[in-house]
Amino acid sequence: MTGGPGSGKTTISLLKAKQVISNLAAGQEILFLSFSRAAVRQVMTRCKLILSRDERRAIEVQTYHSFCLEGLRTHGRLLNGLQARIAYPDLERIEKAEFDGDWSEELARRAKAEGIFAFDQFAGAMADIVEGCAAVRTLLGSKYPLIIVDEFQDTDDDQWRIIAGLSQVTTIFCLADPDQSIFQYDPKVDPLRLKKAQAFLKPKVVDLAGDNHRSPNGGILAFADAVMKNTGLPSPCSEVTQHSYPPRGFEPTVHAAVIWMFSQLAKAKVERPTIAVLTRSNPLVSDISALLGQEHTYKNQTLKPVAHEVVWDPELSAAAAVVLASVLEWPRQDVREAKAQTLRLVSAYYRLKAATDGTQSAKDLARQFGEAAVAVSSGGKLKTNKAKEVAAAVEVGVSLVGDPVADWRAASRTLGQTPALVEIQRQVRLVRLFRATDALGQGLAESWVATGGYAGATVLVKKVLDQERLISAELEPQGLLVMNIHKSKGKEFDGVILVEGAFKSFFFDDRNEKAPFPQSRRLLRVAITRARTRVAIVRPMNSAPLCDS
DNA sequence: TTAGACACCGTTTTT
DNA sequence: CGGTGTCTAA
Repeated sequence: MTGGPGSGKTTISLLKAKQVISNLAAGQEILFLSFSRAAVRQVMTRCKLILSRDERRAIEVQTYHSFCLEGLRTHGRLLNGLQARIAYPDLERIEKAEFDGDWSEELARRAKAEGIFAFDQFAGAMADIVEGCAAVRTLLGSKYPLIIVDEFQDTDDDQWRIIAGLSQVTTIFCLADPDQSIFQYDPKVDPLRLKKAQAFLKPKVVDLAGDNHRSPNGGILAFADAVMKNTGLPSPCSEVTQHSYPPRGFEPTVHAAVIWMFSQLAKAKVERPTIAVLTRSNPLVSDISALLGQEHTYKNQTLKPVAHEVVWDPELSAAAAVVLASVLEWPRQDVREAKAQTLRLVSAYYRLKAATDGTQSAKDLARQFGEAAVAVSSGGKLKTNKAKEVAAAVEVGVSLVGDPVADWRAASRTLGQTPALVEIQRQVRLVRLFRATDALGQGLAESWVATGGYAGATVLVKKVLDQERLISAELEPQGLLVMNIHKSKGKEFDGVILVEGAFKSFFFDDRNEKAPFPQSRRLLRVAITRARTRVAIVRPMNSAPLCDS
């Protein structure tokens, strides 16, 4: 089944599920496969509207990863006789970056010889099992008489092998929007997937293209389609507004757009509105998060900081949080021990950063801070200014009062006052998004009571953040969120603010794509159609219009 | 091996 | 505009 955003694909698939559920035998279930935990959460919310409590028990909504992981744990021995184990992403990232030679070969070797699978290998290994073992196929087919596959246009080669294999033994229900395929830079995602699958599965095709239930009077979808097709924009509508900012007016304009969006949604009588600020790049997400935390003046009005959450790379934030935790341990350590530990953790942060972005400067910093940590422990001299700054900060110390929240802020201020650690402070600010403050606060408070300080804070913070990441389902989005457009896929919000940067994160970029920029336009369409009620588009003053004609 | 001067560049990755 | 890589001088 194909259809645009808000055309009711999910709803219809769940109605189909409802029908099938009434005829299930004991032990049978319906499987709903999706890409992200956020999408899973969205589907479960939808289930509550359509299915009764008992019916919901008979539907299993899972990400591809969790489905494959479960399959590997149950049937992994078929591949190599070993109980499957997982390689966690933060460790794997570092190992990959520091491995000489072909990493994918090394991963294959480990999977085969040791039964260790990295996250990227789950689907491929599961596909091997499904393709190679008729008994497993039959088992899965009898357990799941219907499998619903969401966002089918972005299915990668391995995931497709699973679906194709299972199509021999069960009914597959695919949901797809060809105009929403925005992961095509991934070599494993085939732009022709939908066509090839239609040739292979020979499905009954239903197209909901014209329907739209998300934004009822259709202005938003019409605007988004015009941007995608580069046809003349429809006459201005109250739902979509465009704003431009002068050369130095980026920060106040974006800030004002957010405040304005809240007031527009209040006028439209939206209760407890959700708003997303969307950009094309992560660096701009970071900039916007920073500016929303500051006060600005816009047209003689004072704009107060706005509470918001950032959807972000949690591993790097966790590494930064551990550095902050080491500051909490300072008062209970002797100076040399404190310096060595903090320097070592700063080095670990840059090691992870280097593994993520591969920049030389991150590698250098990882090495320099690492050497500084060794130098401190062995009584040697510090070589770099940055290491000296950190050491000086430890000398100054930090005063803590026993209130985890206040002390967390105090430690953050200490990071902020040390130029070498400002980046880490910025990264830590994003830790809120784990919503682990409760677990963290509690653990820290216990530690204070038990030890009169925060002994073991680094271990505690690491443990809490690791666990949160693995066990927590994504929470209901609320209030204001800042994220890149790719991460917004499959989500919806009352208001969307789409922001183009002045020096980066352009909507259209000659370097990678020639006019009329079909991929960029598809991406913009995804961004615009995330909105139920209002869209604001914020662009630099001199930028070309969104559509040529 | 580090610090500074200068040129260049500026997207996206689910778990 | 601001961060990153490269080159050069110490």
